[in-house]
Amino acid sequence: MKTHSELGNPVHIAMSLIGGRWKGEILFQLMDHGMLRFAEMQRLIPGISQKMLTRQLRALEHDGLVRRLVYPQVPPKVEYSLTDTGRTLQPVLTALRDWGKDHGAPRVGKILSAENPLSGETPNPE
Amino acid sequence: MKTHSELGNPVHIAMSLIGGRWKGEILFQLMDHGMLRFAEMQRLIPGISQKMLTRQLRALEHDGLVRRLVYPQVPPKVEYSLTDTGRTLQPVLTALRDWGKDHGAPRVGKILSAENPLSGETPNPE
DNA sequence: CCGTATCCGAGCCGATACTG
DNA sequence: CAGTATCGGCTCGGATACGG
Repeated sequence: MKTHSELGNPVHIAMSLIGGRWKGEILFQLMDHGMLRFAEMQRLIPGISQKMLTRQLRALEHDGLVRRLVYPQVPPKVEYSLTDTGRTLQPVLTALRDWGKDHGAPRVGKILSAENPLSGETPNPE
Repeated sequence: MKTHSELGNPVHIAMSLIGGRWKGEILFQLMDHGMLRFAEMQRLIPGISQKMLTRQLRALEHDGLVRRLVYPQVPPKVEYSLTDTGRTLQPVLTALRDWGKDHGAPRVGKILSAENPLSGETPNPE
């Protein structure tokens, strides 16, 4: 019995599946290219390390969003692609990205300038 | 020179603003009720602690998504509401929630059964 | 080429107790 | 009522090194 974490909330469920630093970017690349090898993704996603790419890929695979195809060769060859379920994320991720472009970017790291200058205002309560 | 954290990715930007365990739920409650006091939100969001509610609310306020209205009374009274920017998140969060309801719920915690039984398949490469 | 293993700091998150 | 303080566990994420 868990004292908490009821996890009945769809928003949080989606978040736990596609949230984090890299998952969104990974999914986008797979949407664009359809099929990618490990090294290709690393080239397409600057800044990501092998560890994180592997970990996130494994998580996505575990959650049934990404398919992993291993070719038993030497040198090894692994191809990643979206599952059917993974593809259903496209509108969601697009919505996320569009919002980020419109509203997130200007205010990330640099605070607002002249839109909401007051914080913790003190009105006259009746 | 930053060796990493390019942060030019809109998906990640949006994630950093609305991601996490509670922010989505908080924003949904504010969308529904328009204006909420601290204790009300705690009642509406089962499982959340004062600490997390405070912290997430502060973060949302810092990012310009939530407005905080303090009445200098005793006992204290604080009202939270969405800013104009915060309201623009509605379609995004709705998309997230809808996806979570459709695809996330059945496979969270319990793995797939007969949709993608193979993981790490071994095709005949050429 | 495609990973694992290890170390490390930072932040998230929950539980509990305390305060103006 | 609306927080803050403190603790501890866990995960995230980066750096580096090693392995099949």
